[in-house]
Amino acid sequence: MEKKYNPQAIEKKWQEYWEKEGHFRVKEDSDLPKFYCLEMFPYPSGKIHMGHVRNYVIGDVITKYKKLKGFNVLHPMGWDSFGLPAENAAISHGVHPAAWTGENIAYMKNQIKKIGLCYDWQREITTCKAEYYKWNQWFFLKMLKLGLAYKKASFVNWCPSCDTVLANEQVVNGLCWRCDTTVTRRELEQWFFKITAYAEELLNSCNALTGWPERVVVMQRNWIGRSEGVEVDFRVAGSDKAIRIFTTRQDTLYGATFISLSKKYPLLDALVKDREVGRQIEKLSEDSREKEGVFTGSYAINPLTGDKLPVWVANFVLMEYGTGAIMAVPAHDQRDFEFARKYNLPVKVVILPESHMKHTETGKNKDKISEAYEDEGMLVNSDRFSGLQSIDAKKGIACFLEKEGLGKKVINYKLRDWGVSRQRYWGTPIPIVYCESCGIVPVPENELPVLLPDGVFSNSKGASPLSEITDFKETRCPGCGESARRETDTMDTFVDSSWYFLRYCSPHENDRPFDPDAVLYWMPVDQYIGGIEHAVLHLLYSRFFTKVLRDIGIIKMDEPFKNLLTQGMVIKDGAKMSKSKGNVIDPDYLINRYGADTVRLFCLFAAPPEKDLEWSDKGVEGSYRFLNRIWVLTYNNREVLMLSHRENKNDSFSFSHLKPNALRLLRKTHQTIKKVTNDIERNYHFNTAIAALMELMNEIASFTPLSEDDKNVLGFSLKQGILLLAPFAPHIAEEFWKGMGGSQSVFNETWPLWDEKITREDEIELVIQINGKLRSKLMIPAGLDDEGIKESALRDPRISEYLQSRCMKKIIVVKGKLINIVI
RNA sequence: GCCGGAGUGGCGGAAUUUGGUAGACGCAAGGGACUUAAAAUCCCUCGGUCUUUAAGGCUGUGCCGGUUCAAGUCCGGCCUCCGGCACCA
Repeated sequence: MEKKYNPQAIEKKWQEYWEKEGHFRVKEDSDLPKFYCLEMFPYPSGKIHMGHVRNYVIGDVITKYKKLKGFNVLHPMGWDSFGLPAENAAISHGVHPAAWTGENIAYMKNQIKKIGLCYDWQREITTCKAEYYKWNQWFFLKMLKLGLAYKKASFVNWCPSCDTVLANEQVVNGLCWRCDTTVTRRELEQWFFKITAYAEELLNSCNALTGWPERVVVMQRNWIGRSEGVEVDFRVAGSDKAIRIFTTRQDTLYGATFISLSKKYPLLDALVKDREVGRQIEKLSEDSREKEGVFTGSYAINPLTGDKLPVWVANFVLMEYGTGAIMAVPAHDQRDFEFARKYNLPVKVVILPESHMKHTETGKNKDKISEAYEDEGMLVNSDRFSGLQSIDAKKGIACFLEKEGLGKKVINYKLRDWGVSRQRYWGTPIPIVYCESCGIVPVPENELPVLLPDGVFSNSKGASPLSEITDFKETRCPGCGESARRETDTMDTFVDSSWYFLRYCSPHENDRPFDPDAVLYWMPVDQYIGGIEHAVLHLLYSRFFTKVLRDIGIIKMDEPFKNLLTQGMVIKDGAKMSKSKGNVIDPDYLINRYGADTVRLFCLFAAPPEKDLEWSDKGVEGSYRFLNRIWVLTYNNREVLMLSHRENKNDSFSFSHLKPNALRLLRKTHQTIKKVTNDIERNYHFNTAIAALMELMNEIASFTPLSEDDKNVLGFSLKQGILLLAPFAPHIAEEFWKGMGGSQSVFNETWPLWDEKITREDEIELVIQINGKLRSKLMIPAGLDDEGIKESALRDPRISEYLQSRCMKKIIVVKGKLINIVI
């Protein structure tokens, strides 16, 4: 062991050692409890950044800890390697996306290894390889067969910068999730996955996600957006047609004063007689927040009142939700109210708030209101339902409508089907052929994979690059053998990441996506770690895929991720680290300067994992100082440590006759084992675990051994400290471990256990309060009974001074902690 | 607007599980030791304020109330910040 801590010298050595020994290579072993630890795999964009480092270090600590605890731990890594940046780099630099991606992977893999992360690299996955994306195609065909993949023309989100369609989940505040370009609408024929078929289950099983952060579950629930209501038919006056509306507020049905339709409402042609009106409707902008509308000229009949209501087109009514038609109740819906005021339409109050009930006579409602009353209340002007509370009226009116055949109860979801077609090159080809006579024909399974053609791809805007590759596009129909044309769109890359965690279980299967037995053994993922940005996107798609694959019959679980940890961002100078802000810290630079252990330690110590981490160069130096202190401490005590290890002086030595300071160190050691273990087990609060380790090291440093017993305790404490440090700073721990004579890796050891007996203090500091205020402290034996505590407290000179000439009302004793004297 | 989460020293953060010494651990700052000097290292101080010889007193966890012997922690009412959704009928 060198005298000076030189991370560069030791880190490389142990990284090679771990890799050579295959330390973190795993296979299924039914004798061992399994643990599947997974970090969201990266897109190989070029270099890793601090966000990656933080993410992977958190997973690495958990992995190493679980291994020391005796688990068979699967910890794989791979590359989410299809996607736009590769294609854009290819266009601007003239390199092939595959080459660009391959170089990045090689570079990033090397960077990752320098952090000292323990992955089973034999399970590495690269999604842009045919051996992987073949199974995307296979799943697509399975879903097609089940009606879960289908093609339809619709208005879709279009990113003009990325030149492709986006799913709803990929539009963030109207901007593209990847490049922040304003998303436009286009009408296109696209492939969809019918995620809405699973809306109910995805929502209900949110309750089973007990290991997920509450806010992520809430975001998923909101995204799915269930609402209960009724659909009601409003007959069009003078016609046999009807307008079907959806409402969740059937209790306000008597207050409907007009009907609003989406400008895309299919029946519109029949309702609009005047051509000029049609032109005005055409001009309505759905993007405008300003409410605008046009009267169609038609009327519809309220089935409950028989009233004739004017039918309008309103720019805020969405065709995509409900039926594309609503009943407008201006008195009880603010949007309808604004619309009614603008176009001078009638307002009819049918709900009164609780507070009004006492002093407002029913029937005498004020139509001159300044805003809609949207809460529930008591019905008025509602015929037989007047006087009911909203909650009862909702039930009553829904039942009445159903009984009379005027409407039915309906559940609606905000969730839309997942559009998976992308008009780009660098993705999985959709395995479909279009034939003049046979129509849409799936590529037969035995012809998979449909290979992404190599080499040629272009930069033409608006069309799929694959459509320009004749060799690819022109093919034979698998059905009739006549010439046909391939689908030239590729799949959304989120398809790739929706099942990669299954592939890791048996990544080399050629004839099936994965081995069901391996999946049965490893799944679900016990700990998944990644950024909050996927709270809906990737996590929702993966849950959907899991349920579909279950229904196909190839897996048996309902949910893929048992526990989820969403780590916070890495912040510098108040903003997320990014190239554009110029506040990035290069992990390579830090590792070269301080070593990986320092970088790891700082990432873990500066904040609990779920919170944002404020970067501090000085803080990194603090972590480096700590490791140096440990180094010096261990070096100075190397002989004691080696002796302790050789003679295997574990916790078996007698401690009953130890001197007070040695006993104190021994106690501190057991307390630290307990604290570190609990901090990891409870909620991965590594920051406080490391703080406890620092305390232990400070205590060891201030301990001077005088006797053999003292040396035994010192050796024991140091050895336990090294074991506790191992998951956080693996290189230095391995160096110490081997340096003191360990025959095998520190990671083949077992995590230390604490002895509860020893953690307990035999003397405690009694806090003495008077009227709840701290007045004195006193050392007393831990086992002292209430009477004894009272006696000692009252004997305390400071206390007796306080108590002079005052009478005590009450004394409260909290055993082992404090006494409060009320005077 | 709706739904989450959070407000604690100069800073990152402890203590909230189970009401019981607020500020662990670290960073920064100030002082000192060592050194020709500097770096490194080590030691001391470190919420505010009053008194100061000592010890201590008062005050302090976003704000206002409440419960309690005792509240950062529980209850009621606000304020601010962050995140998500947002014309979803």
